[in-house]
Amino acid sequence: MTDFDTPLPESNPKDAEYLAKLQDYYAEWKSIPSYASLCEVFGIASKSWVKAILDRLGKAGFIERTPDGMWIPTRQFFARPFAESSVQAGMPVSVSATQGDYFIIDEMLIDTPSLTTMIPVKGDSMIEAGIHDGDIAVVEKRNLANVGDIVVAIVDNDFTLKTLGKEGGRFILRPANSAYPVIRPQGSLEIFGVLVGLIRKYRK
Amino acid sequence: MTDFDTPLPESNPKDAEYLAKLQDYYAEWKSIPSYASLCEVFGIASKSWVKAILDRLGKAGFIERTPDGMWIPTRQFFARPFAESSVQAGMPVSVSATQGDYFIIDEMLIDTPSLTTMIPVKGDSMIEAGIHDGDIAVVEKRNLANVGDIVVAIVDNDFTLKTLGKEGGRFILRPANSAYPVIRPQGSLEIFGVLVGLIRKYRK
DNA sequence: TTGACACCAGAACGTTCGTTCTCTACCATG
DNA sequence: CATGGTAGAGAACGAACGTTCTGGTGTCAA
Repeated sequence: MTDFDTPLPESNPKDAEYLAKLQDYYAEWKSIPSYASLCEVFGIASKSWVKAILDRLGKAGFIERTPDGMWIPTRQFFARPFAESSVQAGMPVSVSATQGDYFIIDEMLIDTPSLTTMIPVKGDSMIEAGIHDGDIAVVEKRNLANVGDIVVAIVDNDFTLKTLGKEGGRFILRPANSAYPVIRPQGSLEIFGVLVGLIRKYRK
Repeated sequence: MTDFDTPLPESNPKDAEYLAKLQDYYAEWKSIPSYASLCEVFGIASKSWVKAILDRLGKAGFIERTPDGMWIPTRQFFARPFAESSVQAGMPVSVSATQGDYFIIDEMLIDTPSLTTMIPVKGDSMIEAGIHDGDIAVVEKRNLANVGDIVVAIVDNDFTLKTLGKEGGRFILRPANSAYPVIRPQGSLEIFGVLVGLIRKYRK
């Protein structure tokens, strides 16, 4: 049983070539076209063979299908020969440019684009959490959070970034800087969103 | 760079909502489905109206077509709203469009894709610079750096992230953690690249 | 010499797709 | 009360699509 025996190595030698052509096409158009167009891309004339190729690439884990039956690339599709952190004495500055990097950061930080906002960080009240003035907070908008989350709350009509805590049954906002006081809101606490990522850009 | 200022305001007010739904769908499936499926995504029942919406989004520059007629996203599709610290008392979770700035994370951090590498940070030797274990360093590969830059150097066949300093005419690597020693390389110092950005992802 | 198999072409077929057209309900505005 | 624009529903249709089947090479080993 268990016939997932050959995940990475493609079963057919020419499949590597077809995969390369598909990757090139995808880099240009960011989509996998119809079987008919793939005939041109692959340089073959029969749709049935295109289907066989895609089925194999799917089985090998490079592409998968949406519920609609459309082919989409997997993470493995974008993997490239990657020099790990060994020696690398010769400084291979050029190497492969190619595709794939484009969405990676985005995809890593953002689950739900429509709920995600960037907010620049002002001040140093969270500096002990490694959040500096000028950093950019990636915030997912929602009004519920767990104790211990870093949240964006609305205090005095302004955004403030603090750790959500609880004290005697009431929510409090804890800075990560001993020079700042704990905020104990009277009344309800209005939470704008939860910190899901952080971005910092160093001047060039 | 990136001066696409005008085409943001969509012609129809509800288009912002449809765009958000499309962005969320794309974040999950990395493709734009058929009109029939978009009916479900958008919550409407007529394909003709879906087409009208996509035509408007295409005219506004968020999506475009391949030679095969497939819809694919443009760069603008991935732009994120950048919330300035205004008021926003009423928690308008859905609106998201129109006001504020937009930017694209990848473009902000990466100038030269072919020279840019991501390296996960290990250890806490730079913690006083707000660089934590598990953060991801965005590194631009080059072998020249200025004093004061945070650089990735190759020491003992391993990457290390430190601030570049100078001491008596020789380069040194300064950690940002008083518990770690300054590194004074004998011979030449091999610099892999310069830190240009930092990314942190908080667990959900 | 004969299978067996990988590789591919080509056609058939039922389904789905995108497009276009007509129609409706609902505001507004005047 | 007419008008016009918006926001959609729904049907119709030909073209395109994915799938399956059959058939035809070439190669290699038995």
